[in-house]
Amino acid sequence: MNLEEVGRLAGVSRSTVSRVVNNDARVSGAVRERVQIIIQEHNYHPNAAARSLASRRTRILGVLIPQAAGTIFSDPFFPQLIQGAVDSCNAADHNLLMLMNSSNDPHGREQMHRRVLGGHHLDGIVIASSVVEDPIITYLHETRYPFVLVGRHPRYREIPSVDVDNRAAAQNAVAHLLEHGHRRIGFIGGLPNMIAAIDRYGGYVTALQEAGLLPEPALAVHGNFTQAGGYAAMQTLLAHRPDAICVASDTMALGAIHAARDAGCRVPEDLAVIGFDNIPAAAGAQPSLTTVAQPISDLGREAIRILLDRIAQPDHHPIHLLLPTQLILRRSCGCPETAGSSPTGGDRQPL
Amino acid sequence: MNLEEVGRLAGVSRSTVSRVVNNDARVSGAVRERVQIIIQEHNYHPNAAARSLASRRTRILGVLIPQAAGTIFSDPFFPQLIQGAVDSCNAADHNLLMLMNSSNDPHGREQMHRRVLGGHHLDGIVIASSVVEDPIITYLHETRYPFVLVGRHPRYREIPSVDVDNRAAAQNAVAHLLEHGHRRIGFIGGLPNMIAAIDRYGGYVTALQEAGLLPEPALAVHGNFTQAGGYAAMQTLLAHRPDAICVASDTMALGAIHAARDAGCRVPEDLAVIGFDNIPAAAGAQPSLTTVAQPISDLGREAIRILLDRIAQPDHHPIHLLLPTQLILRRSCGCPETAGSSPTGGDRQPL
DNA sequence: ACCTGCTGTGGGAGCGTTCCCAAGACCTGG
DNA sequence: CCAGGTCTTGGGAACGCTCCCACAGCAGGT
Repeated sequence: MNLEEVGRLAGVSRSTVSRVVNNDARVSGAVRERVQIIIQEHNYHPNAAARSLASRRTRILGVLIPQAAGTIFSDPFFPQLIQGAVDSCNAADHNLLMLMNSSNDPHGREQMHRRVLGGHHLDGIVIASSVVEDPIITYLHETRYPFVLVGRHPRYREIPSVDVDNRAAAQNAVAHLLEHGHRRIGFIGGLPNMIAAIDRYGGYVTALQEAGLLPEPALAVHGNFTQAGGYAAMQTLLAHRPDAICVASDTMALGAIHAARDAGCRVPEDLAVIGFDNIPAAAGAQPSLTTVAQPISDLGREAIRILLDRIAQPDHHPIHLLLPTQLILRRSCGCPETAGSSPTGGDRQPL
Repeated sequence: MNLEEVGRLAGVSRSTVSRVVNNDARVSGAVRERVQIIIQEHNYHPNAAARSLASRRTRILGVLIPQAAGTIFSDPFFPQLIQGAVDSCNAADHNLLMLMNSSNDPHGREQMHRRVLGGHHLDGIVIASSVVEDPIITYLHETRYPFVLVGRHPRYREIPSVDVDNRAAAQNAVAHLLEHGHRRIGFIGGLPNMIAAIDRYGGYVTALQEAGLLPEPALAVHGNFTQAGGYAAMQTLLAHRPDAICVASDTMALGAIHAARDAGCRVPEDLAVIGFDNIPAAAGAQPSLTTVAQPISDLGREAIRILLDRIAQPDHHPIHLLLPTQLILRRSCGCPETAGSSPTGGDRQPL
């Protein structure tokens, strides 16, 4: 079943059927209806390959998960991002292709990318969670391939991006600790080459300054985004007697709470804690962890929207979108436990 | 740059270039080499759409994540499955397309499927984590569309599938509890319409029988795969004084441990516990949770392999693959803590 | 009466492959 | 020396669509 055949059955030409399928205005009402009935009756669907070949658009977008997909398995960042991206794709009648390198073969990567990009498989791609030095970014940028970054990039201001407003988020979190009356507020950050970690540190400093406080260098330490790293960082910090801390990830925050407790320091009575990410374990922790939740699926949704816009209007100014976060108040910052913050139990559909 | 142009530069015809690209044997060594050099030099890649149109194969496979992708966000099942599927796809020079319905529009589903399937976007699909009554399965089966199920299906023995050997896994877990000397072993299962839960229950019964024990109905209760459900189930069970329990999910197991502890029952001294799934929180729990780990990425890998086989040989007998599981011994069953089972800290790459 | 513009429709050309048949070159054995 | 094969190469004909131009029909202004 193809355009020609539908046309034959409806007594019109291939061109007219094509116009009906593509919602072209220049078809009379009567003809349109007749054609649509035939399409319905025979369950006709246009052939994707033929369409792509003729129109030079595939209506397929790629999402590139860089190297170590293994490292993002421990929290739901990746699935939520995909869900958001799929939402936008469905709405725009596009499809989403996964671009990941094989777990056992980190080398085939470049090659795979060139094959997919060179063969015009895709109309554009979203790069999730990239590292700064990734050569693919330079390559794509130079070949003027349509793409969007999730997470802002310090260089390349001309590449469109979506990011969470980490700066505002941290500032907001620290402001909340200040409202609780704390004054010696510590910070456990990430490695200094992570943009998100830098931004969060920036927000921390700003919040202190706006409260007329001077950031004390000894109160800000680096973690490595692991629970053990949070534990170690907290041990360092304890010597300087903070009354509250803002931690750049929940995982580290849980480690920090452990360290505090092991040192005989009660949370939140002696030490208020706010984390980042709202991982599933945060709600169930003892005490439940106040944290900054990120609109991850919105990140995916907006990334696709911006990409589609980019494809349609390649010469527009690059968009840089910063999405707001949400501070989820639980026990660890000293707020009372609320109903909505209780453990949900983590529903899961098994095999 | 297309076949014709490469041919012109190499002084051969379009057909010959096509043969070189597709590794057709009937090309002389000299010509092959000459063509390959031109291809390299000009970075030629065959156009995917034209290929699909002419060959009626897209080299794209779909992975269908049914309705509530939201429910599988809380554990890494989905990303790992995808990773495995991508591995196989990369190895076979295929691509992976995500098929999910929008989070806010559970209705557009059927429509989306028909569009994608009808338009010959894909060569076949893998259905992950399906429910028994899913109409899509019937539809695909009737239209003889190539597809593979992840998770076995009680009806439709003629649909190829990959599954974890839940029965053997549960049997093995219960046998381990028996080895610890326990005799009153309880079971917390899932809803009775979940195939995985049924299989696990079956394994539990078999293990008891093989040890010459009679399964006691009061010692087996249903949970709903939430932490709260595990808590409630354990409360029921405690009245019958089990000395060990096998729980069909880690999430429920954590709830059960809570309930036991709240009732003054020590784990593992008074009650040994084994869970299922090896979720990240299992290693970090107090006590660390003995659990059955599933080879999730292998599930994805094998599903694609079987699908490709199915596409190539549609009339072969349907394959039903059962993958083995691994019992991970930690504290909660009474085993000593081992080095490898300690919390890893959940590394995560932030934005 | 004419030209002009606008609307709806048809059909040619082309997108870049693959598949198939034809044909030339070359070999082999009688 | 030639019939019959194999090996290599070339080119026509799809595949099913979109894009563009052509053209019929009709209304309105001159």
